[in-house]
Amino acid sequence: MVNLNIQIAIDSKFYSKNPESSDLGRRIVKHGIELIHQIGYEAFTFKKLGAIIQSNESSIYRYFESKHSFLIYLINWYWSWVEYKLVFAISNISNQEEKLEIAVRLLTEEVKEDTAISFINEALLHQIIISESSKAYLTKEVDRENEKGFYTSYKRVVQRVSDIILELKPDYKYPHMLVSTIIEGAHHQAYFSDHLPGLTDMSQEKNTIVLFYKQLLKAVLER
Amino acid sequence: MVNLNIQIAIDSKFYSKNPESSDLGRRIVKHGIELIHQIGYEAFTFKKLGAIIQSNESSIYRYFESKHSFLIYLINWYWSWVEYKLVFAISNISNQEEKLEIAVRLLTEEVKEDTAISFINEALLHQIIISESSKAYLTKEVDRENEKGFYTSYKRVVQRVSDIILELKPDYKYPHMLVSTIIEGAHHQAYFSDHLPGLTDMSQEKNTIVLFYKQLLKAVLER
DNA sequence: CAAAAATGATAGTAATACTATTATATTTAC
DNA sequence: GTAAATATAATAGTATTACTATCATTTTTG
Repeated sequence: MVNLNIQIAIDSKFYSKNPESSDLGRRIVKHGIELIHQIGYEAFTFKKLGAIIQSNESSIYRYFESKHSFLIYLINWYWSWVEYKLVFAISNISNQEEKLEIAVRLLTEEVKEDTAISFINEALLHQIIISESSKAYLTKEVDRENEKGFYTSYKRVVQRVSDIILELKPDYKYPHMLVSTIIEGAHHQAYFSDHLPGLTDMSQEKNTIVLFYKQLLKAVLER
Repeated sequence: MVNLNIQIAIDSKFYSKNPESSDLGRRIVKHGIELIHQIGYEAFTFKKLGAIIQSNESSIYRYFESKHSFLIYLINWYWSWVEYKLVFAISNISNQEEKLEIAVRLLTEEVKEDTAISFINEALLHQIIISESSKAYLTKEVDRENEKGFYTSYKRVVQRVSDIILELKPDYKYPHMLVSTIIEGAHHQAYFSDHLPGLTDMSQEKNTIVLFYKQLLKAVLER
């Protein structure tokens, strides 16, 4: 993908002060991603991040009100970015089946490298989504946060792919279940293949996960 | 299911002192499950649990070395129990397809009530597995803990169902992926339907999740 | 160049996830 | 029945976390 000088627009409810508006803000996000990736969400603190970027804990709190909201910000950035990639990838394609295949590939494949859209390393962020994002919503605050729209960007992606499914099979009853099963499944399988290989099927071939879910989708929709 | 006076045997690596060996131990597990279910894993502490069971934090630490290992204990209890149910449910059934269907139902259906196997409320425990269990393995310690066998009971269930699949379709390449996709998927869908309905497909009919994954399995294996 | 805004430094807080030590019950062994 | 062993309870203490509050300093900008 080419550098289009595009910015992923993040709603102001996801930060106290827009991190894209200053050098410090961008460093917080950039190095925050690296640090979470490195030591994991539990061990991650604003104090440690402050030390790395040679800034102060208190300054970081001016951008994000908690480490939880920082995670939420990253998750929203990620899904907005995926949505952008998705819309871009299927525009001008008229065949619905082809659209679907592209969508599934996009949602299940590994993110190899930085696409240079911004100061964010998308490959690392993708890893964070896989191993940390469920910690954002598996809390007792889900309902309240869901009401505030904390998960809309994820839901929007699921909705878009569901819509393609419904164009192909207007009477299919479980498009959202199918799509979220594929997305969450692909993330799990990637994690399992790295850490709990007994729960997956390793193989020589590349892209096993993409192949598996493409096949699964086809099978389910063909009957 | 009848009360068979059966005990789920839990390996001693999952506790410092066997909670099944004393009244205090059983109260820790019983009320620990209730408390985690009520306030969530993050807010759960041994101190709070101690207050509820009118015991002391320090006493609880003699049974479990940390709140993380308590979770691991519960997860292992759960999967050992599921394995028991699974083996029981498919014994004496010769038809492999029927076996599979029973297995999928068992893995995807809601656990409605206490089956009275022991002092553990399985319905609550099932809810905990859905909303908290991934927090046990989504940590930087997975690899070390996996080596110690912390996740074998889960893997054993996946293996058993994979084996049934392979008897039906000996050349099928992704039995473990398929099974873990179904298990994790069913848990996610249950959680989504309670908290993030936009990611699933609500419906009037009962057992949507069971139906969906039965259908999915059939579709995938039939091609 | 003064005012405003952003950042940094420091201190403080309640809670967490423990560990360590000592005291008190309870069980068991003879 | 009592002493020894074991289990449990009580208390205190620790480093860290996830913040909040205040004030000082630097940077920006009008």
